[in-house]
Amino acid sequence: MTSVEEPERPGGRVRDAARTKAEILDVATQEFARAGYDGARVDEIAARTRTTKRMIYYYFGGKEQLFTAVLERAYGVIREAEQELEVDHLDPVAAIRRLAELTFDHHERHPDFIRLVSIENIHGAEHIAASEKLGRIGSPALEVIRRILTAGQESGLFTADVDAVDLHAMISSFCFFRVANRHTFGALFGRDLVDPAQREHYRTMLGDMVIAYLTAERAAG
Amino acid sequence: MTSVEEPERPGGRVRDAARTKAEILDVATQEFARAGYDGARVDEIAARTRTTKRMIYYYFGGKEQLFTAVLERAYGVIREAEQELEVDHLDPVAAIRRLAELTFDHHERHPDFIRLVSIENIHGAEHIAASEKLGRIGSPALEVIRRILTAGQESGLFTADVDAVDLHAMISSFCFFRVANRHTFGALFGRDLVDPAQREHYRTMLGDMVIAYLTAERAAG
DNA sequence: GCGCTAATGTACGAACCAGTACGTTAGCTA
DNA sequence: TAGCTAACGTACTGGTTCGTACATTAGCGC
Repeated sequence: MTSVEEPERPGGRVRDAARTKAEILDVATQEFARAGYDGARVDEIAARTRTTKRMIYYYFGGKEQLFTAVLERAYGVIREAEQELEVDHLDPVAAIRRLAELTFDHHERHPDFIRLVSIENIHGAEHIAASEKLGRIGSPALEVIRRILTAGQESGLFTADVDAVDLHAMISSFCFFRVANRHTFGALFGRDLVDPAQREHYRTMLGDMVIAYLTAERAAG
Repeated sequence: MTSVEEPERPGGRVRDAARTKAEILDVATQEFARAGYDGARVDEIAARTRTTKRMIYYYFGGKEQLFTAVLERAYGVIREAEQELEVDHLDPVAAIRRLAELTFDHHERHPDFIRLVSIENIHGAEHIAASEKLGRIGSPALEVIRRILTAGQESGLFTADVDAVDLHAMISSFCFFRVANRHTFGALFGRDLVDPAQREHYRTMLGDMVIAYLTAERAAG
C-alpha cells in the first residue's frame, strides 16, 4: 500500500514468473483450504490473482497438479519450522514438552495446512504419492524426537518404550484434532477447542499428557 | 443372494418408501465418504441404487439435505453404541481404559463415519448447524465419563482435574487421527496406523496414555 | 534498436451435473 | 373392483467449470 492508485505489482516488473507462480500458490492454498479439492474453483483462484486462469495451466498444468504444488509448499513450511527446533540443551522431559508445544503452536498458526491435510486424506493421499518431492521430504522433528527419546530412556527418566514415529503420532493427533475438528466438536459439545482464552489450558494439557505417558510407572508385563 | 436371477427386492414389495430411503442413505454414505461433499455425484448415488435420482429429490429435497440426513444417521449409530456402555461396575482406572478402548474400536469399525466428520469440518459444520436433530443429540459417553471422573477424583486415584469434555477430546483425538490421517501419515512416515497387526499396540498405547495422564503426580502449582 | 521467446490475455468449447417437468403405476381403501 | 394417491421413471435443461486455441506483448540478448 505504498502508492495511491496503483498498489499492484510492488516489485516493479510487469512480467515476473516467480512472483506470478507464488501468487497463484498463495490464493490456491486459501481456496483449496476453504472449499476442499472438488469444491475449489480454478476460476475463483484466477479471479483473486493479478493474473488469469491461463497462467495456472501454463505454470502448473492443471487443477490436480496445482493442488499437489500447494501441498508441497505447505509441507515445506512445516519442515523448515521443524529444522529450527533447538531443544538439545534441555533435559529430556523439558525437551519433549518444548517439542510438543512447538507442534501445538504450528498447528494453531496454520489452520489452512491442517485443512489441506484433511482434504488430502479424503483423497487417499494420492497427490503425495504423485509427488516426487513429498516422497522424500522426511521430518526433521522425527530425528529430534529420536534423540530425546534415546536420552530419556537411557537415563531412566522415560519408562515407556515408544518409538519416535508413534510418539509423533500421539502429539500430532491432539494438535491436529483440536484444529481440524473444531467445528463439529464445537457444534456438538458447545466447546470451542481453539478459543484463545483456552489456548494455554490445552497447551499444558498436551504437555502433561505426553510427559505422563513417557514417565508413568508401568506394571511389569 | 437367495434367488438366482432376481436377487433384487428381497422384501417382496416393489414399492417401499422406507427401504428406498434407507438404500439411498446407505449408498450416499459410501459415496460422500469416498469423494467428499463436492466430489460426490448425485447421479452416481442414484445409479448404485435400485431407484433413480428422482427419488433422492423426492425424499430428501437435494444434495445438501441428503448429506445432512447421512450425517444424522451416522451420528445416530455412534450414539446408540455409546448407550450400551457398561462400565459402572469397574473401578475408575479400568472403566476409563474400557471406555477408551470402546471409542478406539468404534473408530476402527467406522472409517466412513470418520471421513464424513472430516468432510463436515471442511465445510464448517454447517450441516450440523442446519440439523435440528443433531443439535440436541448429545453424547451418552460424556455422561459416563463424567461419572467415572468424579469417582476417580473423589477416591484420589485421579490426580488430574480435567473435565469430561476435554477428556473426551483427548481420547477422540488419538482414535480419530489414526483413522482419518492414515493415508498422509503412511505416505510420509511409512507406517500404517491401521495395520491390523498393530491394532493391539495402539489400543494399549491409548489406554496407557489416558491412564498415565489421569494418575500422574502433578507438581504443585 | 531488433528480434526472439517467455510470459500473458481473451474468448470460447465441450462435458458435466444438480435439479425438474411431465408422465406412469403399484397398491391400499372403500 | 374402482378410484385415489404415494411412489416411481424418463428425459431434459440451464448453468457451471475445467481446460484450450489463438492472439499479443514485455523484456532480455546481441
